[in-house]
This record gives sequence, C-alpha cells and structure tokens, in this order.
Amino acid sequence: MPPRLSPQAPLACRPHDHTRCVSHALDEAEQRCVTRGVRLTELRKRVLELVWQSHQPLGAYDILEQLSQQDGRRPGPPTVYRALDFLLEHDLVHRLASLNAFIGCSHPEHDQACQFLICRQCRTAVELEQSAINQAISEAAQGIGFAVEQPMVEVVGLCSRCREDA
Amino acid sequence: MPPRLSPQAPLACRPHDHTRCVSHALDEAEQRCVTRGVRLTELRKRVLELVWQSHQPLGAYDILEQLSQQDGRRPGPPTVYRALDFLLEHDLVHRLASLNAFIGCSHPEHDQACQFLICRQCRTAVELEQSAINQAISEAAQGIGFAVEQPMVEVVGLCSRCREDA
DNA sequence: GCGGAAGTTGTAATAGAATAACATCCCTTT
DNA sequence: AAAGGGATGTTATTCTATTACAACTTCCGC
Repeated sequence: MPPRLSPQAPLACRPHDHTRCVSHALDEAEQRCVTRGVRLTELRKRVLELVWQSHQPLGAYDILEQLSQQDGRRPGPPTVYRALDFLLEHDLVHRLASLNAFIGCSHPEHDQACQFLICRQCRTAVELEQSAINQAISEAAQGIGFAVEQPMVEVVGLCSRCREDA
Repeated sequence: MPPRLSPQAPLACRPHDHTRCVSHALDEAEQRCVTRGVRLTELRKRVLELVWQSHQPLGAYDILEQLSQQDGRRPGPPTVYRALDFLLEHDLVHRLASLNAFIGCSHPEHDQACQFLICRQCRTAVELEQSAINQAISEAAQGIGFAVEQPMVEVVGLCSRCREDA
C-alpha cells in the first residue's frame, strides 16, 4: 500500500485548484520576461497556458490542435515549436525527451534540475528538485573527468494515486 | 584542467582495442540468449554489432543505411526496429531518448541502470552504474509515494578528452 | 511621422523517427 | 509432409521536428 502523502508533496500529486497553478505560472512568466527584457507575446503566453493546462506533458502537435480548435488561429508546426523554444530557453517549460512532450516548469526561479517522475498510467509528471540526485551525478561525472552541463532525469513508474487505484 | 583518469574509468573514456569490446559484447549476448531461450539471429547479431561499432550512439536509420551498404540487404525500418526492440528487451542495447539513438549495453548482467554521460562534442556515451544515483532517485520517489520502474539518467556535457582538446 | 533594424509570426515543403498492417519465409515439432 | 509459431520483408502511414523564405510588428533613432 502506498504511503500517505505528506503535505509537502508536490501539488501535481494531489487534487488541487489547478487554475491557481496556471495563473501563478503565467504571472511568474510575465515577470521573468520583464526581468530578462524579452517579450512574452500573446502566442507564447497562450502556448504556456496550454502546456500548463494539466500536469500531463503535452505534445507539440497537441498544442497545435488546441490552438486551432480553441483559438481561431491555425499556425504551422514551426510557429508552435518556436514558441516552445522560447519558453524552453527561458526555463518556463521543460521538454521530456522520453515522451516527446512538454510540461510547465514548476520552479523556473531555481536552477532547472530537469528531474521528473512520470506516471505511466495517468501520465502525470512531477518535477523534482533533488540536489542529492544532482550531487550523485556530479560526483560520478567528476570521477571520470566529465563536465556536466545538462543533467536530465526521467523516471517512469506509478504515481501514488494510480497505485491506490490498482 | 580535467583530472587525470583513473584506470577504473570506463573503457569508452580512453583509447582501447575496440574489437575486443565488440567481440566480448557479442559473446555475452549469445550466452544471454541461450540462457533465456531466445534466438540471436543473424540480423539481430548484425544490428548488435553495428551498435557496438563505436561508443557513439547510433540512430535506427544509420543502422539501416549501414546494413544496406555493408551487407547486401535492404531492409525497411520495421525490420531494424524489431531487431532493436528485441535487443532492448533483453538488455543488450539501450535507447538514449535525448538522441533518438541506440548504444550497446555495457553490463547487461547487472540491473540496467540506464545512466549515461553523453559528450556533446565527440558524441561518446559512457554508461554508469551508480547505485548512489538510483538511491537518491528512489528516496525522492518514496517521499511522494511514487513507485519507480524505469529510472533514466542522461547527462549532456563534455568528456575529459574533449575538455583537453578545447 | 518616417524608415530601418530586429524580432516575431505565417506558410510551404521536407526531413527524421517510429509504427501499423499485411505478406512471406523459415524453423521446429510432430 | 503438414502445421504452427516466430522472424523478416514490404508498403504505407503517422508522429515529431526543421529548413527556407515571406510577411508582419515593434521598437528606436532621426
């Protein structure tokens, strides 16, 4: 039986008012862009919002489709990828290589660790910030003279809720 | 300046007689398949050999091309992917999600940890087996009730040789 | 305001990675 | 020899991502 979740568990793990996640992420993104002197255009903001729609990573073509259906526009793939590239560059989203999908960055202010726990059933992805993981990686790398630049951790498994359901 | 490599550093990090890597990998694969009662066919063996050709991960379509050029065959993508699926299933190769590429598994006998240091310059990928990394991951996962199934670590950076050259 | 420069988006075509569906072949077992 | 299962071949297609170029917007100095 899965252990009871602590109140410190990431929001994505528990039921929560998700509209607040989204608005918080958008606010933070606005500020971040102001600070960096770059423009969070309508398109970029919309893509960020779509990515934040849930805690499940979203494919570029899913975003494309939602832009087509919900908004009036019908942009081509490059338009979406460019928006995503922008958001990636400014640490507002992450790309999950194992899923070819994108997800909102939960803590853009910190060093982006790019550590994710991905539930294979409900597809929810939770971002971690475990310095212990990074440290273990750094130490191993140092041992063979490898200079770490972008560590990436993606762990597939079953989240606590899906374990309960099983 | 990068630190001197210890003699325990993985082979892939240093110059070495690579034909021995390959033949050792093939031998081990043969045995593993016998043990498991599955068939290491000519095609599968050939794909494994191609993947082991170097310590740089190889794309499925690269394999395809080499099969076309070096051997007489001209198989379609499904043929190659099926061979790769087989090899993956039996832990004889790994797939690097961040590169869409495949690489020989250095220690199929152990639990496959799927930890890689990938040099962005020479593209060499070194497989690690750091239980410390897995442990850090497990602990973090346990904290939020997540059941780890397939941890995956891919670290992009600069290997020691490429640091020296720079 | 005007014009240019930089940045952003639109559009069409294409490249790259992976799979579906079905046919054929081969090996084993009886 | 026949049957069954596993392996491979073949064709077409899906999904992911990028190249190259055109059009438009925003910003800034004049």
